Amino acid sequence: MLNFHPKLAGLMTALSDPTRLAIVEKLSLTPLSVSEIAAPFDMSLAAIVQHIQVLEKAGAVRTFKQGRTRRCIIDTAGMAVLKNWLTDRERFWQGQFDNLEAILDAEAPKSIEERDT
Amino acid sequence: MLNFHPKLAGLMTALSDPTRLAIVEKLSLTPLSVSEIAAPFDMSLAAIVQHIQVLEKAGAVRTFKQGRTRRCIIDTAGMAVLKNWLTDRERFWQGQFDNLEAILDAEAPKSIEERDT
DNA sequence: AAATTAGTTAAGTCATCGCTTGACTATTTG
DNA sequence: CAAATAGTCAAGCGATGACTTAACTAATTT
Repeated sequence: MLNFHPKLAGLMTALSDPTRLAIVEKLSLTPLSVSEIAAPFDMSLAAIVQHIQVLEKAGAVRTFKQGRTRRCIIDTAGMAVLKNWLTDRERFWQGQFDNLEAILDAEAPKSIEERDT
Repeated sequence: MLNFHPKLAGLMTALSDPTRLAIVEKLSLTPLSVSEIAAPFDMSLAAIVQHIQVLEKAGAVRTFKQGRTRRCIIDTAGMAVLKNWLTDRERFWQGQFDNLEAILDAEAPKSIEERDT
């Protein structure tokens, strides 16, 4: 029965924070040191270090020390876990949507928020 | 400068919980009612309802009431936000990896855990 | 060698999250 | 109509998360 990679939830958690997502965005353009990453954020360097540690443990980022600075880059292999999960599931979703489109239109679906009366 | 969709962080948060990820897995196979989703979990129905609400607000799941039961299906449009973000960024990552592969091999990168001495 | 730079760790604080229980609202079914 | 079914909401509780500051290490510069 359809099962997800043990690292997937951790990856999602790592990417669920806006600051960490912004870090991944920056690293998408180019590798950066810890302080280069920290510069634009209104936050202590220590906080950024912690975010990078979360990203690294999750498999979103790889780092390596060069002298006293630490270079950070995207962990493409780690990110592939997310990509693979998505592409694998997408196949199922498409099939379902074809079957259910008619029903959804007929029933005029409402979100839980704008409650059904 | 490379920016992410406003719903992305929320989507990641929704998918960061193992229970919610498991719910998405189940719904990947077939649409289900709230109690059908809840059945295999060792958790109150109320807890599952809360999880489904999180997934729906995030755009991971759509629901609609049929009588006294609520049908849940994957929100393929919402999930596309995640997919698109990933595929857009992947392009950048690949290029970087090509440039950095040599440096990484030479420097023998270490994780923050197994600390550099 | 002393001062600066880059990063790391630890401890503590405050907010949010995941869950529970209990009361309550619809919708079916007997 | 009464009882069961399916789901919802609210309050509360313990655990986790996102910071902070302060003290510290290691590499570079001067």
